[in-house]
Amino acid sequence: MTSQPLTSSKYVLVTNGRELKKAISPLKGSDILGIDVETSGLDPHTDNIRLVQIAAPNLPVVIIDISLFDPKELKPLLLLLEGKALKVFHNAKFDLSFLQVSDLKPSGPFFDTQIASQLISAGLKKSHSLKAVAQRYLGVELDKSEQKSQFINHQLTESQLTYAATDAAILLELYPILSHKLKVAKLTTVASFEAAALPAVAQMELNGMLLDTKRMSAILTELEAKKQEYLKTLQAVLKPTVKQLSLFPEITDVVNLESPAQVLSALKNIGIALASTSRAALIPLQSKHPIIKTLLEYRKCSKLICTFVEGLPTHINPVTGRIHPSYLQCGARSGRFSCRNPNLQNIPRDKNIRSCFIASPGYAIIRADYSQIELRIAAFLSGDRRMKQAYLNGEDLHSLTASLIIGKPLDAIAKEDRQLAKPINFGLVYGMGATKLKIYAEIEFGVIITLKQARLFSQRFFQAYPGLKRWHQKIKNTIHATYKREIRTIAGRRRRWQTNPSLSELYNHPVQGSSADFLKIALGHLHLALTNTGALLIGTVHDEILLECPLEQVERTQDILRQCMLEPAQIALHPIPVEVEIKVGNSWGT
DNA sequence: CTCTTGAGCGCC
DNA sequence: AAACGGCGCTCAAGAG
Repeated sequence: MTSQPLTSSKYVLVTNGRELKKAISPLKGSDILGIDVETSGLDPHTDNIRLVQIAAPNLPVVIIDISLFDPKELKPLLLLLEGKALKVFHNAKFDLSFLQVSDLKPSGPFFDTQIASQLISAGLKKSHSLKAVAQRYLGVELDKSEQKSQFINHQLTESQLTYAATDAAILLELYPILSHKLKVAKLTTVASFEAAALPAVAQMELNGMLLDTKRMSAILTELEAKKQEYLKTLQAVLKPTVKQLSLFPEITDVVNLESPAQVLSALKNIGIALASTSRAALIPLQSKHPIIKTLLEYRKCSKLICTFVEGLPTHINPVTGRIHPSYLQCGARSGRFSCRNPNLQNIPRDKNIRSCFIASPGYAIIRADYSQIELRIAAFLSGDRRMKQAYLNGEDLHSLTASLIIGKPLDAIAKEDRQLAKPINFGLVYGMGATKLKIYAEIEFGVIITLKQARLFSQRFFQAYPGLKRWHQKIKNTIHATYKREIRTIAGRRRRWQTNPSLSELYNHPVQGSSADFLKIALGHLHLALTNTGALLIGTVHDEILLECPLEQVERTQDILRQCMLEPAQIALHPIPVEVEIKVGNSWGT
């Protein structure tokens, strides 16, 4: 397809209340609107909206320069945004956040052309910028040269206004094509719960999380001391290989512990030859060589300090005093959220760190997570009768697996037996091999087994759950159908591959992706259900939702949260029961 | 000088 | 024969 420049969109520029009324009036009859905003930057708390552009079929785009308005005068715009029309955005989260900060909160239904595009080509490496999407689906070449131009403090140019108008107008052209593509790809259901989750995601970012900086600095002092101690011990033993002449021998004569290459050669110098200095390689040696243990401790300390204790406070917003990360709704190929700037989905479980995420005075943190949701999904998808029955009987699956692979009766299963079963359950469902199982069990669960045992347990695991084995086999049988490089979640979310997928990717997506689906449906429902509770959605971590809730509303809000999470999963997994565990405290750590 | 890549590691 | 998946951040080291 050859690209063609889009004919410049017609527009009306609105600069006062009288013009606004006149311009908005014909838009009220439309059941679909394309909406875009131009801002002075990317942060809704520190930057401002300059323009709101609204496109409706067969009408010139209305461009409202809201910097010129008294907030009260914007009432007609607010009413339009609160109307029943379908609102089409590209990256709606961005526009919704800015609009809300300007007291212009749009109501659904929404359609997001970016998410639509992401759903259609989930798994493939493609850009989903408006420019790329317009090129891909309309063959239109958008001129984005004005995207980074200043939209503040001066008379806007004709070129800027045309750019602004075109971005809104193009949404109305994309909508029918993308919604048709979604329909053909059987992704309409997924797209609609993604859209319903949009305002929740925008709200979650706007709300952000509160950090106890005093406590953070206390932790920092402690950790720094520990790190220095480890550093001294390590530098006394580890010496660099290359001796170079330097004016600063005290600097060049020490090993940089942050450099894997230097650490590797320094270890070699003291007779510890390794292929890598990864934790997997080091852990088996730590009892024999105390210095390895120190190195591991040092690394833990260093990571904690750099990424979290020092890193997190740098993200505190100057206006709100809170941390507002970006949640990318379709950031992961599985359909999971990803999160960045900062990533709040990999905060250490360490209580000291999590307790630094606190509730504001008068509020509590409510955290709810699905219990063993992925194993329940695996039980459902595989139809394995024993797994299913175990969940129906309210049995503990880790204990059951332990009992089945070591041949002890269920009531004789000890804590250590159950611990052994965890890596087996989590790993083998996704097709982990015996070699990796052995390493994984030790590193993640502190369980030491031989390779022989790993093989044996793997064998017994699939004997114990023959349905799971059949499910794997079924997926295996389809892998040779190279024309069908895709797989779906229970709700129908599709993941595609441009080359042949690995088996484990195929095993993984339906499980991980279905869990993401449940969470997103829950978020959409929750957003509506929390109205009038005063509770704020402040975070989500794959199978977990975090709220900050007025103390007097905690009881009620807990029930709402639990119900919103339970419902979608229960419906999809029926008859396998679903459990949601809820904890309330004054921080994330309780 | 900036950009990219890989190792390593935090989470689910 | 062997194979768990999904992320983002920090640092070092190499590339341009």
